[in-house]
Amino acid sequence: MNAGVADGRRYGELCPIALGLDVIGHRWALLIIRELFAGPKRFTDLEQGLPGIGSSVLAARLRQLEHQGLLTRHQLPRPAPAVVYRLTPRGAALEPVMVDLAGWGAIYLMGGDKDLARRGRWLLQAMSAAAGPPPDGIQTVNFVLDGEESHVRVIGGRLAARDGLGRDVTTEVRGSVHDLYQVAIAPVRSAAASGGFEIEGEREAADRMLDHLITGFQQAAESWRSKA
Amino acid sequence: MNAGVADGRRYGELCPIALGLDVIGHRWALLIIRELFAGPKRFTDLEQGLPGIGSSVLAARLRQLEHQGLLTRHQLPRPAPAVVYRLTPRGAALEPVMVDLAGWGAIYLMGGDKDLARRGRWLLQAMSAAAGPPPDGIQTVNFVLDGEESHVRVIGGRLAARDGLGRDVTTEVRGSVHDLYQVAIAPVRSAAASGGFEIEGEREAADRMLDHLITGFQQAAESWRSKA
DNA sequence: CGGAATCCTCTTCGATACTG
DNA sequence: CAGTATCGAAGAGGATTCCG
Repeated sequence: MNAGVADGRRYGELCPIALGLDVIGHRWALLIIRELFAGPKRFTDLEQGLPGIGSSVLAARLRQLEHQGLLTRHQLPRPAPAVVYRLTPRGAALEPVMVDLAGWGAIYLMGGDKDLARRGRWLLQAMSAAAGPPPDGIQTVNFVLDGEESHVRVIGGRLAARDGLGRDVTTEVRGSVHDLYQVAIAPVRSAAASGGFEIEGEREAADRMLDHLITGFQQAAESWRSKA
Repeated sequence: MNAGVADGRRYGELCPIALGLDVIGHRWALLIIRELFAGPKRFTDLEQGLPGIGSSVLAARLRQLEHQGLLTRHQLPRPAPAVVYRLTPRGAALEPVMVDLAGWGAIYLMGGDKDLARRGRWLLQAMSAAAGPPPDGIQTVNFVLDGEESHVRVIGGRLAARDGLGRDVTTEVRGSVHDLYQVAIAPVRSAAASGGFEIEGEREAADRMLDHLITGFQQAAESWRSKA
């Protein structure tokens, strides 16, 4: 919280980049933030979304990030004896950094090894970040990918992917994580409806959403290819 | 260079943020990039600009970043038996990430401990990043801060700070690093000419540049304060 | 002198086991 | 469920040495 106070190793430079990295430059820190961008989470949810993290490292990072004011611990009130972690505005202010980093790192999605962990929501986050402002009237769509639930909605004029199903959402896309990666990464633009996606509810709303996500991602990919 | 191939520890996730961090998430990596944004540098220049880095870590990072296509080694041709490191387009494509991170981390400049290392160019980079597009007709200005030479010029419609004096630049600002930090960080907007800066050449050009840098930085600081 | 490799110590990480 | 305890392995910091 206090300026310049960071746990762990610091760079010791009066430079905004170095000072920022003192806070979010430690291993796993930014990925914890990524998880919390999808909504508040419990300790075990985070472990689940960060394959390979050790519980002690996760606990240490959460303590540190809380201490620095990027997230808060909430004791859930009644029936559930649970603690949830939630981003503060200061943590949420990392959004542009995350979006740019996702854009920069997206070219590594192509050719990614076969044995990398995959989550549907990671890809939905990436596609939402890559896609520009959505057309007016686009509606929230639920996704169930390999049984994992998420939804994509408009927040602040841009698309954002969140965990869990949105309430009062009447459109749902079901399919496999693998297929979504295929559709997104494939150099050839596949028709939105082409994949093995099963759509429930308003097919037109689902198509609009899928089309915007895929088109935006593909166009971004195109521009990376030409620049790199 | 190849997708997903990173030296050292990897996250093993098919997510653009995790894959990006596999490349630039290691300690010192982003600060090496920051140094190279100011122009090509030799090994010892980098050591000088990264106080506390070990020579073996620096050598390892340079090897890794070269291998991944973010920078290149150049054998300088004739008289100097020197090697310079230079960003590739892929490395330079990190600019938006750096700018956003500098913006996010800038609030930690206020209240920074007294014993942090300071460099005039770090602050000039930060101010250039914070300041919006400069007015038409702004001219490149040289800075000599505590004997350290840099210059600020327009690149791609925005200000950018580089190491060394610009050639054919007729305006020079001289002063101390400490004073520039004071002027930038002070909550009260000090008049550009107020500090102990000595201006040589076209005073008006220097004032325009200082005014734009300081005003831009202060306005950015204001918006951080209100948001956080 | 620039550009490292080597050696040593210390910290951090990853994995597993354990506990309120 | 939400962490803490522990321990071997990997990475980082610092100094010294080496080589062209």
